[in-house]
Amino acid sequence: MELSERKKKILQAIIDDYIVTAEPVGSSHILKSHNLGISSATVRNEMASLEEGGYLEKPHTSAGRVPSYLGYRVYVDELMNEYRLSVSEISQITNAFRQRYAELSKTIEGISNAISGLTNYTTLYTTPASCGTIIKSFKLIPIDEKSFVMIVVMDDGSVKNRTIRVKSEFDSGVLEKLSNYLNYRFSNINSSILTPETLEGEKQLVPIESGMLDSIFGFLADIANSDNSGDLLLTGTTNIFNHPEFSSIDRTREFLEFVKKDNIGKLKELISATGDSTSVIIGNENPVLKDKDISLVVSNYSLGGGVKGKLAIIGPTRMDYARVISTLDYLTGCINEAISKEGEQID
Amino acid sequence: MELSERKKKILQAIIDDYIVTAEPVGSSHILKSHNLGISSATVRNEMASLEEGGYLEKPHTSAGRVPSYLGYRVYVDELMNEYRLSVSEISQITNAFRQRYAELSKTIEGISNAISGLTNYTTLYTTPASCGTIIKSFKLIPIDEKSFVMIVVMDDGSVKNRTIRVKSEFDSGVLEKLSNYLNYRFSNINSSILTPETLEGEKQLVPIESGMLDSIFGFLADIANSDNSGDLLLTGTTNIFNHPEFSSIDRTREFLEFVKKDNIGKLKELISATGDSTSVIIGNENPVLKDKDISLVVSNYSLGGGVKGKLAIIGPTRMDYARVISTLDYLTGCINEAISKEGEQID
DNA sequence: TGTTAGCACTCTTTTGGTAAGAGTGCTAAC
DNA sequence: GTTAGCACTCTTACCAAAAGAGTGCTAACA
Repeated sequence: MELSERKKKILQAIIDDYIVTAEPVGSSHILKSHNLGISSATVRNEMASLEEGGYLEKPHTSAGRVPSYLGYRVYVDELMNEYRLSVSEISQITNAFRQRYAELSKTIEGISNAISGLTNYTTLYTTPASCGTIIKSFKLIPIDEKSFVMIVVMDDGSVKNRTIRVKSEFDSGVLEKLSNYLNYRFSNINSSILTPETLEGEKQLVPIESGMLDSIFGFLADIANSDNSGDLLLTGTTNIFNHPEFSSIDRTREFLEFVKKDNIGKLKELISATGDSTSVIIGNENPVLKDKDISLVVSNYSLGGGVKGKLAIIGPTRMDYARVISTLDYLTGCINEAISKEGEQID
Repeated sequence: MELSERKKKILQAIIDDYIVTAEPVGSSHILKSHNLGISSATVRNEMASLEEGGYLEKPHTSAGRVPSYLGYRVYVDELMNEYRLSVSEISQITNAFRQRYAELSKTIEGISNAISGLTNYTTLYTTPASCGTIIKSFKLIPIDEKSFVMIVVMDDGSVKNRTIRVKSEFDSGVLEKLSNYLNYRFSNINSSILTPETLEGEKQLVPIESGMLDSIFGFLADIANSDNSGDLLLTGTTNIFNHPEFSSIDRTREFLEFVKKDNIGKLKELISATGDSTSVIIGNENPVLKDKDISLVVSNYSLGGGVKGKLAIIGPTRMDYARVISTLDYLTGCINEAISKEGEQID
């Protein structure tokens, strides 16, 4: 069904209103807020037609219309007006970005937090995943007679460490030997090739007698394993209380439980699978969100030095898409601009 | 007001019932569930007296009685029966504890998670705070021409690191010199003495010319600063949906917002201030919880090697104190026992 | 032929009023 | 001191009526 210009205008008007009021929109209501130059009867006819086309829905006979998922899709793809960020919004984004913390993860959390506050929705972000990075070097540092710290520095500057405690005392000479061996054997290789099989075979060949080998190789295996699995974290979960669709305790519970534990894996997959440009997933469009009345807007962030991740907004399908998209895009722009300034210290 | 034995029995019966049903308890109701050998009229008289003494409250004239904070206090201190954990509960605790993860923080999170599941309340835990630990050694490892990783190993085996990027290229000789200098000057000292003043003075005296000094000393300052401030983390927040006092969206919102961000600092203080034995904070007893109808049960955990922290349950004042306390105490016992087994590998 | 005024009809929400239920507190008797 | 009995209070559940919002259809109109 090809939509006439008038139908598009009406659809847009309905969704614009619905996003603000969260109430089904009636024919006469539209005329008050939009100057369409037609009567309510005409609007009613068009609405009936739009409903037939699957763009609108009726909660019940005597209620106004509500957008369907298809309606939102058309709205997002071609109807909505671009949202222009206010000066205050722009300055908040800029501030969030300027305020770099000592730890990378804190920086991203800070940005995510700002986005939550700004949009009034919940923000999801992946921590930077070091998918198959290269091991740079090893250090084994004694703590006391029976324990030491094993430190692995990756090519991208990330550091992994574990305290290893063993049953009997060791002397530091062994640590030195082991350290040298690890550096000789495993440095400058991609961690992803450290499969359990490779490691098992390698362990047999170590020319150093020691009870620590199991722990050391266990850690190596974990590194290979944990790689490419950045976490998916949340900020602003309590923002959902601000939206009328979550005024029922059951809906809220469903949302909060959805966004925790069990489904976080599915959500992460969904978010990771999106492309390089900002993308919008509306309600039932994806089985993961089926019947949840939830939409996602996913964008990409990059903090330079190969640090990349996803930043997503999750909220009711009745989301202020224009504003959310503008906010995310502005943020992305900000970051890229800052990074391209060669020489700026990023950390 | 000194409570007679009969009053104590009645108070206990009321609270026992109320903890299960969450409904105001009436005089005849008590007689059904507890064999007190007196009539409902007598119970009513005693209840009126208990109310006068401040142990009970009435939601309205024709409702049953509900415990006051004072009532709960007496209940927790002298009335409640000890809860005996079921075999299934014991095995769940044991399992949670056995399943050690690679990272310390994951282990604690796992235990906290198990406790949330077991008790059906929200669990708070502090990550181990390394209050004024001693610096063991430094490593500076180059990443590329313009960046390196600075690693600081602490006496207790914890590792802190930061990637430092500088404006102009450096050669690895400088790093080596700096590394030696740091080890010579700062190893085996308590990080808490690294005040901004000390560091500023020290920076002037470094015999090595380098643009990296600011970043390096900045990191040192952060280490001294960030010390003794373990985070306060949560598991099982959505458990509150299982309790009838949170069936209203407003109460739930209040709880979830309380337990997030703004108040987390206050909560941390409150929890940290408790003593070495398991302690119970009931409703208004503490200004932080004022009018929130929330109670806390706080216990201490220790994972050996100086790793200590708090593990707390937060929930409605109508909490199953006996069960919560037993669960936490059993867990603590478990841990201590495991640790005292010399030679067991803990990590 | 597309547009519009008018109106009957439907469905939800609000309101108010009554009945049922639970529990107290008092009184008088034991 | 304890208890049976009963009047009284307050909440909750239920139902019916009224109000309100919006549609869909019909007939008239440009």
